Amino acid sequence: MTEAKRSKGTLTIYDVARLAGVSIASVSRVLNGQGTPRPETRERVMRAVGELSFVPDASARALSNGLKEVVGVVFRRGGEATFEDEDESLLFIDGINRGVEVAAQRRSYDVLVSSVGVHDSHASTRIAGVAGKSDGIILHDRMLSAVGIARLAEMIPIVTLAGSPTRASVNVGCDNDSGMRALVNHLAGDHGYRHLAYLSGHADSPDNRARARVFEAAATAVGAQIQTGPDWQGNYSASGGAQVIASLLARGGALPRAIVCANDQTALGVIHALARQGLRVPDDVAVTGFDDVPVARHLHPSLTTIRQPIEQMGATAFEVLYSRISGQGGESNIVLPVRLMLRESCGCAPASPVTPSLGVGG
Amino acid sequence: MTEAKRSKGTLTIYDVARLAGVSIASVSRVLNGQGTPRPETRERVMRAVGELSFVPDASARALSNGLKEVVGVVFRRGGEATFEDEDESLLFIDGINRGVEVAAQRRSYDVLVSSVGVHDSHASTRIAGVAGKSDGIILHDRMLSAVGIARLAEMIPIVTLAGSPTRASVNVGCDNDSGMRALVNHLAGDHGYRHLAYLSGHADSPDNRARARVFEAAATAVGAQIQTGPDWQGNYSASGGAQVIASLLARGGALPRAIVCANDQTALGVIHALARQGLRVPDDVAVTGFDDVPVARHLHPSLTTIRQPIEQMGATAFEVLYSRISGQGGESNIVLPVRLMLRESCGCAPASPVTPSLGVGG
DNA sequence: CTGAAAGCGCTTACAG
DNA sequence: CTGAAAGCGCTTACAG
Repeated sequence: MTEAKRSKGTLTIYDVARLAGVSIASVSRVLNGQGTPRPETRERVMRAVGELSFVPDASARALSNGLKEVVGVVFRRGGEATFEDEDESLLFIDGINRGVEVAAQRRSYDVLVSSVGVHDSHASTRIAGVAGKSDGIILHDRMLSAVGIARLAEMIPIVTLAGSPTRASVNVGCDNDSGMRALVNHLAGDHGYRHLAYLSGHADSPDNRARARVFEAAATAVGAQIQTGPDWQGNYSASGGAQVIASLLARGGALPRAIVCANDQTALGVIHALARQGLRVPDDVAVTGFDDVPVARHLHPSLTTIRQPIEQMGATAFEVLYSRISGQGGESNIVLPVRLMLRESCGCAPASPVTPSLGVGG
Repeated sequence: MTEAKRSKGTLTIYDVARLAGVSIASVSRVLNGQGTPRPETRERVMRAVGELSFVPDASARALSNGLKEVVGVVFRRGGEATFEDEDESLLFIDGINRGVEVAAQRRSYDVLVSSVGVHDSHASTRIAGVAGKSDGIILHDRMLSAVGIARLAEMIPIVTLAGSPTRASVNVGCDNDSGMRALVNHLAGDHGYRHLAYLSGHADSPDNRARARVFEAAATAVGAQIQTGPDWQGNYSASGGAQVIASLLARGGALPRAIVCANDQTALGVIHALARQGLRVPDDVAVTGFDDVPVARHLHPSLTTIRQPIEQMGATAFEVLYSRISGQGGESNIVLPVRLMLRESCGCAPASPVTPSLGVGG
């Protein structure tokens, strides 16, 4: 802190070099652990860096060596209103993003997050903005069309989450097929439910399409009756799920014995809508989710659902992106395993109040 | 996509200029809306940009104009294990970060997030890394000592959250005093509880200190008996809260009539620990939280707590930082208002099942 | 309105 | 081991 050159302007490597009595090349080398600087040189540089509290400018580094050590993550926010009551709707996304971030740290990368409003038409503008600041980007579901992705992928490595791989981009998803099949078999086989409905998510979501397809196939295979189609079209949100139920009940439609929801959020809305009409879950209708977000176990009844390895998906997305950035190849479609979590909402017995496996927060 | 120069190397502004038949200065101007380019010039540039899918490099821009349009956010992760079952413990932080991000978007800034493991000794190294990539940084609670902050603040604008302002940094917090006072008055006054305990958070957290201080003062003022001290020392986590209760019960200590927890997480742990011993909340013991994280209303009993304007705190932190980055001054300690949320865990009557204000997710 | 040129703060061959 | 110098891809006075 002695004779710091900390005038108006920024402190640069020149200031450090001057204070240490060496060249900027030497400062750069000791800071980056390149070469084998003489102990005394290293010592003097480090002292100067300490005295000045010098922090090298990452933009200059990036420009010089072509690596920003930043990955961007872009996703959609629930609503257009800025601070509306979104509650848990972003739990899934937050979980993924945390996985990305933790994995990024290990490679000393940082994560630039950017959300886009659900009806924001400037999505591609924002994505481009993030792309300019990153070495590669991770796109959550429904951010860009396939051709949009293909175009962007020519400029920068891209990994999509719960999407579809393209020639140029990699996708990381979960095993929707096995999960849905296990769920339907449990509902129809173990509980003997003969009448099932699938309350869908966004029609254009690859995850939703896969779940819907397997639901139909598996239910049909075991001879269960199914309800699907426009009347059962939700949008991954709690209110979307609630609305489907409200409309159904309003027009006197018959409820199935079990409602398989496209995700946990939807199931949450369904349970509330049913409760409002005095219907009991699972006694009158069984309800299941998909994702296993943290609140799922706290609901009453606790939610039977398919657990996706949420943080691991984020971590995997980063690792795959990292290897693309590093010029390595690799798989173009990665499918992570899921697990059926049996709780109360499907009709299984409630867990005992002391459930060691859930730990204190459970 | 005609004669793109997209060889190995990066596509640069030179490629665009060549394709458009203008100088790089012109390209830069139309891209940034500077000056008044001739319509034809603008047109040709835009066409070239489109054909090439050109995305300008943000590092080069930043180096040139001294602005990265990035703010960093640094916080602590719950545990040292990478993917342990952290559940809702990060809800509060995620909420803040979302507020930061949404506010940043309005100024076309992006947010670089970086978490530090709870026992990670390299916190300052990570912070420095983020600092080099940002125009300013937002530090969550307990990231750096006061002197550490003061030092770093000489290099880069800093805003702390739930901390204390320093000469060089700004702090954004909530009105702990009013919130805690209202809570204690409700417990002692409205419910008539004469025996209260404060289960504290991290001893070195400014928020915790303020809450503890006001708890004592307010409870004493209304003539209630209080329990505090080492036996009631938690750490903001559910397991910390559960442990305090378990120890107390194990050594046969007497429970107070109401337990005021330092935050919602702690309350969650307390409620579980009590349930494990067959004690009922609020009949045997009332329990309250602080924060009002989204799950608070889903607990059974639903949690009486103090609502902090979580996203707004994040948004405010960004705005304050932004004005510092822009060279403007401003307050150095900003205190946001809180609100007492009366639910079941304090002994208030359960809300009717249909609660319009909570909406579908509620 | 437009172009040539300098400069932003680093890294990294290239000599010595 | 160390230093002088070029170069990374932009932006922005400065002339014209």
